[in-house]
Amino acid sequence: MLDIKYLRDNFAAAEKALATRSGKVDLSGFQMLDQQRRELLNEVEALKAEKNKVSALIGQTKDKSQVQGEISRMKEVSAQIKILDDRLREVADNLSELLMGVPNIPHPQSPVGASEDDNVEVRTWGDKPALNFTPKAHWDVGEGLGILDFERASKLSGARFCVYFGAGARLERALINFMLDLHTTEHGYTETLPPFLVNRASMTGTGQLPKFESDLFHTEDVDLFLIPTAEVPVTNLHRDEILAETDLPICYAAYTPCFRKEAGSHGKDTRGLIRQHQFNKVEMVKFVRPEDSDAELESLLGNAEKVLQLLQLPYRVVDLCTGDIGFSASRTFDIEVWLPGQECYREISSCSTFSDFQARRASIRFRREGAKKPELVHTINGSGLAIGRTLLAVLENYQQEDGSVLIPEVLQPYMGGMTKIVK
RNA sequence: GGAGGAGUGGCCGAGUGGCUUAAGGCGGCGGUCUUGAAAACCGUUGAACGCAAGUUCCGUGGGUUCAAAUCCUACCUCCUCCGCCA
Repeated sequence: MLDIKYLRDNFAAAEKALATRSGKVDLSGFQMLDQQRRELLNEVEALKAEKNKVSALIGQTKDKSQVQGEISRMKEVSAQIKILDDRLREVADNLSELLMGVPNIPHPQSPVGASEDDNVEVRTWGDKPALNFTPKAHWDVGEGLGILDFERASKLSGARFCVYFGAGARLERALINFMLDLHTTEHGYTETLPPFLVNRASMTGTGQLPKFESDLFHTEDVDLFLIPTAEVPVTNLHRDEILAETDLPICYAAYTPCFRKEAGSHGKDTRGLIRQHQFNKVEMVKFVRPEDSDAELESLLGNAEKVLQLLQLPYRVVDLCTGDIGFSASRTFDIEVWLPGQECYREISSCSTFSDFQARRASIRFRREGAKKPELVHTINGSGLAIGRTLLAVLENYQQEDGSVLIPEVLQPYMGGMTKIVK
């Protein structure tokens, strides 16, 4: 959520900045609702002050017959307060509904652009593998080895699911453990294992609700949602809390499965592991002081890159343009891994700062040493990394002409010393 | 699932309709005393909106009343017991 005061005082600038995003942002009605709300608030508060004063007086008067007139007058004032309170609530609800639907202001350094074609490549790392045969896509590699089974998964659950067998299942588990170990022992993150189902308040706090309910799986008999990313439960860990400045930065790493409906992407990436309804991910989440947020995003991005470097997978880093960043984010760097089977880079991590946007929605604050008023923290998060996409990248980059797949050195201890997956 | 009990400030905890501006304690902060510290004593110590006056917040939402932390009601959460269960 944007700061209502900021929006009030910088309306034109905000409108201009938001126009660089994709999709129309409708701010019409804000100024009228905001003014109405403040007028009603003034009016109703004056009446309440009057009521409180007179009621205290009535309380002090022993002989109530002396104040019968005041009592009946207060009866009317109370009725009036009720009417105004109802109107105020309606206006305030409309205003907050409007504000909840407004995306974050892009970071001043985010490149301005209309679509992903305008994203800026920041750097590339690693050499694309020189294969002296035509590389296969990971679904062919995986099915050839009998470690991935899309057909049986669709029998169990439908499209966009996968069953892993044998070394494939173990490779997925190895990647999870490898990444968690790296972030917790080398990068200073605290491991968390949160619930995979969360309530409406949590989904609203990080920005998935109210606008993107159709992307979420929802349970029928109780009002809970399957998490689309660990960002949701982990960021909401400190919802409605005031943190100590000395506690910051707080850094969490969490493995969770993620569930996404992928509504609106029918026909896109229908084959393989790229776009699944359920996938595993290790996520990094930080709570930081505002002045540290740019540097903390850089270091989180570096932590994610380190995973690919240790796995020896070539990648590039892309600075997303204003037209391509997500609803709650103000700046996003994507890491895209090279896939020789498809001859393209594909997103494997998305690292974003949300400035104070999520912190304001979820009321996550901190108090500076000696300061009286609490301030909003900045929240930052990024995948470190998406597990399924990492596995797929390993299959495509480490495939051999005979259909086998070498296991990256750093994963071998996690695979019981296995160096190669063969049929 | 059934039966009871409970939710009050950072924490503990008093408070069954109007001097509550939420007592008291613990913790935190500042001070006095001290070579220094401890102890003792004194003071101070929640949040939101507002330029301010002021308003709101005692789990959440409704209701009763001139007046609600306090009464009614629905819901949520936690605890105890019973049942079921990995």
